Amino acid sequence: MVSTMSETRPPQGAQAALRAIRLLKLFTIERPEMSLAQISKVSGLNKTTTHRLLRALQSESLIDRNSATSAYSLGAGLMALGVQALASSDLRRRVRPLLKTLARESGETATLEVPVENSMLILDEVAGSHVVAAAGNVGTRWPMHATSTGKAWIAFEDSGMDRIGSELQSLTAKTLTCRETLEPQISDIRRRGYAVSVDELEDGFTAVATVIRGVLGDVQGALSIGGPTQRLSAARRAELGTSLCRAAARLNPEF
Amino acid sequence: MVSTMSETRPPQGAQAALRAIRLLKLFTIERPEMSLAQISKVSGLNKTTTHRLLRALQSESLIDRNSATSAYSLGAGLMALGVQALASSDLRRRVRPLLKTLARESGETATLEVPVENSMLILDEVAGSHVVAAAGNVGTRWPMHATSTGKAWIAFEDSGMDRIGSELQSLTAKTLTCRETLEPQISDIRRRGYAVSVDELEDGFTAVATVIRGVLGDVQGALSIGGPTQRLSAARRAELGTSLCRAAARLNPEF
DNA sequence: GCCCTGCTGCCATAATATGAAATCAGATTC
DNA sequence: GAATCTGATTTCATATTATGGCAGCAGGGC
Repeated sequence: MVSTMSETRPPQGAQAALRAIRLLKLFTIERPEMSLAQISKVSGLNKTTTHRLLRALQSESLIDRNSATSAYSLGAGLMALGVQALASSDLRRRVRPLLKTLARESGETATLEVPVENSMLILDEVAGSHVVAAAGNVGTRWPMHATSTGKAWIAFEDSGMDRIGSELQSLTAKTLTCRETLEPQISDIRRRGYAVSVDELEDGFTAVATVIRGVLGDVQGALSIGGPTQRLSAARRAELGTSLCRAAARLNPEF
Repeated sequence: MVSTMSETRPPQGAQAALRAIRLLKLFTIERPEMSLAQISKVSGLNKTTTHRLLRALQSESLIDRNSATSAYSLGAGLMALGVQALASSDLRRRVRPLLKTLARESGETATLEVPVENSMLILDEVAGSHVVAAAGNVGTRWPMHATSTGKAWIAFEDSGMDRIGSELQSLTAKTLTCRETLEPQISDIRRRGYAVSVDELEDGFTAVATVIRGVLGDVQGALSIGGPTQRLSAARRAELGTSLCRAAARLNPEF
């Protein structure tokens, strides 16, 4: 199994750039605005340095400032870049028709996800036909160990296990919280070809997922079908799992 | 009139960070993938430097690489940041109900836009009830001089005129292509309170816009209502213009 | 009035980023 | 199959660039 993807060793000689990016990543939903002192403290950087970097980011409009409080927040430039990134994703374009088919045939919501750090990011989504169906989650991220797509990724990508830390955050009563419980599932997933997550991410939500590969056999992302746990019985999950695997195989007509 | 907003002088001592950001901005819809040599050439940076910065960006997953061609493209991390930025926008949250009202009452599409460099970025959008109505353009940008929101911004923000370059790109036959044609319109807009763009951005598309202000009187963004030129006669445009102004005023109950 | 907190500017220091050149890998041609 | 080319990656000496201590400043609270 080839593994051309990611494998990003920590680089050298670009400290300033890295620090700037890390500053951006400090902002969360819970903490959308921060003062200079706060950012400096959280990031561990000297206040002067922080200020200089923020200034640079602001000049490129990746950072915005509240005109009243002078607090820092993420800027409009980031939204532009984000949309640009979405629009230029080759993977997204290629997989979109497949998502539509999956959503139509199953009636449930289908997603395309890719790994970002230790979480899975929803790159694209097609809502199912059922009334109770999520939508509008493109761009959001969920912990790898609690999602079906994440587990599929871990199972099929060599470096998978390294991605997740040793501390697994618990999101529901069913969430797998230690690597030891996860390990045996991994072999199951490899054998079956698809992963399952029942009430592990959110109570009442179940999903099935498999990975998709590039022409070199490298893992490029994951496909999922998800919906209310009530509708997705064990039998139904198996059914969806095989149709996911067939769909994924269809992406590479070669073999 | 206060002008606390933006005013971003070019900073110093953060060259590397700036360069990294500029690299990200090189990617466009027309050119979503580039080789190292290409990026180096376009950016004017030394190949080694470019490579180092790209590596750093990749390690933070803001840059992705095609596993087959090894070409660079924008990464998933950017999507996450973009969505984060959208979600944490205070302005967006505050204005959203207003957009809904505007869209419902007019039947046309209403948008909230903010300036990014010399263009206007769609921060939020509520589609109109008519069949022919655009949607899903959040995050896209249009040249300032060709949009109603852009012209409103230029008219009401002190530094407005400085934003646009001297070369105004022509998008349709009606686009204003030189500053001299724009200037007289500015005074009109200031007097009336709203700006209009008829077939200037795209043939058959007309929009009306005004600015919204923070508690300090600083310009924070622009509201627009837009639709097919056929539906938006001169009389209708005036009507929409005044309702936009009333809506904008309602945001600041103080005065 | 005063003090206190948090942002911004300055500047000597040294750590960091830089780019020329060399190496390496992979295609393409002969 | 060897030779050549193109383009990516690594190395390394250099000086440019980022760093953070300190001081100055503005605004808000006491």
